[in-house]
Amino acid sequence: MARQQVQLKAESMADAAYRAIRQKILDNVWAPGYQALEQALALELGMSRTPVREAGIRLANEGLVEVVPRHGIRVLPVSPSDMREIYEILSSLESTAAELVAKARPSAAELEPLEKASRDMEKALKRDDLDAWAQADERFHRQLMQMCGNAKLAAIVFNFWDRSHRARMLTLRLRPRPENSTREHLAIVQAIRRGDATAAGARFRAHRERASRELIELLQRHRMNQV
Amino acid sequence: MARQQVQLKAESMADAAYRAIRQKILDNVWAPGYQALEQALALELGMSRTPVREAGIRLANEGLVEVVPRHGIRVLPVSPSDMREIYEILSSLESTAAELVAKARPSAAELEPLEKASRDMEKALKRDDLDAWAQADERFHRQLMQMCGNAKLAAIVFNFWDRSHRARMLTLRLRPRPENSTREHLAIVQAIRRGDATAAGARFRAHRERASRELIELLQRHRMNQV
DNA sequence: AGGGGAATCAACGTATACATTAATGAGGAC
DNA sequence: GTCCTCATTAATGTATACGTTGATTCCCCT
Repeated sequence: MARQQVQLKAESMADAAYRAIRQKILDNVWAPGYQALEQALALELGMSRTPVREAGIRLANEGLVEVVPRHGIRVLPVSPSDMREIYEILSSLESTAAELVAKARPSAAELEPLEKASRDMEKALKRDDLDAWAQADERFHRQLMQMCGNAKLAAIVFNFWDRSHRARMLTLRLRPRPENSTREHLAIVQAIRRGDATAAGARFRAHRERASRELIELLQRHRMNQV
Repeated sequence: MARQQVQLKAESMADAAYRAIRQKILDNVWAPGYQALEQALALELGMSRTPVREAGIRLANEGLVEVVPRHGIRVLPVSPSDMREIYEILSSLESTAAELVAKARPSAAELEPLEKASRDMEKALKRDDLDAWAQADERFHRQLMQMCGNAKLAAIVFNFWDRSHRARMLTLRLRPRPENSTREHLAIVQAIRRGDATAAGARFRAHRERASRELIELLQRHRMNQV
């Protein structure tokens, strides 16, 4: 068997710019609405305008920024209405993914990562460690997407997670303890284990719809109209 | 009230390149697997490499091409497995859109375009005019997406239509007369008119799943492994 | 003749140059 | 003081230049 070549070619400056800018947005270092000129970014990143422009085009396609002709690259804010749209998409696609996973009848070994993530959520909740909880939650969802056998679907879901990342992080400590979420995950895993695709899909959909309602309500209650 | 300014600024060369290349791909002028060097494209389009590169980045993000470092921009082929993934996504999102439309309880006037498109499909089918049928079919689906109140969801769907456009056109004349499709559309409209979101979603899903099965089977039967 | 390696070439990634044009501000008329 | 016009400036969109590097070719050795 041929050994896998790991050819990790040095990433291009354009990729570096893309990653750097994306990270600043996700980490909320650049607040929504923040604008930066191409030249300024180039200077800051130690490169010319060309790769910065290319990164901007990619980020604009992914819906994280907007390129405003004379005002540079602008971090797009996310409104409650955007959140509604995003969660409609996530409900739809993630519940489909859950159905696909259930239909594939995964083995106990294949299900283990999902169960471990669920257990970690419970443990984190007992310790009142919300960051660990959020991490385990993300691991659960990511794992499920990777198991669904549809890479294009997973890519869309990851993109919309990115777009809604800031809002989730901001509301993490404003919402009640996520006991429901944790319970719902267990129910989803059970449905998948039974191979009950309909139930798995329905439960996932309910899970995301509840999360969406709570999140949007929180944003509005706290007057966070542009996150 | 201030008059709406319609500032139709001349499109940039990058936009022109984007549109030109996209059109060639959708029209199958450039077959799947076709490659073109940036320089050659620039020459052909009468511009420099810069806007061509930017168009390439956008098209790559949209999944229509791949940028292979020393071999230029390559038109991505679509395999039967890709088609399965694409139709899983379309089934999921379009059925969600149908549910959203049904929940919004559109008026008779708002439903009219959908019904007209359905009638046009029937008429075209009677005339055995498959091109007109496909056009009306697309109009139906596009109309529904525009009515769903979720622009981001619609954008994803449009993108995946693009990706699967060639395969649909190629199989248009290989499949049996699309009587089922036409009937299914009418059933969807009826469910929407009743405000029965569950039925509208279920029927749409069935509609897409049948179309997907037929299409993939056709591709495989005709050995079209790379469309 | 076949294979290995060096020389050549060409496409790309990035930097830089330049023309265009929107934004800013000064200055004058009322 | 306010509004309008025009000059100035600066950021962009595009073109061009250039160094790097993967691919190809040719040649020599066996």
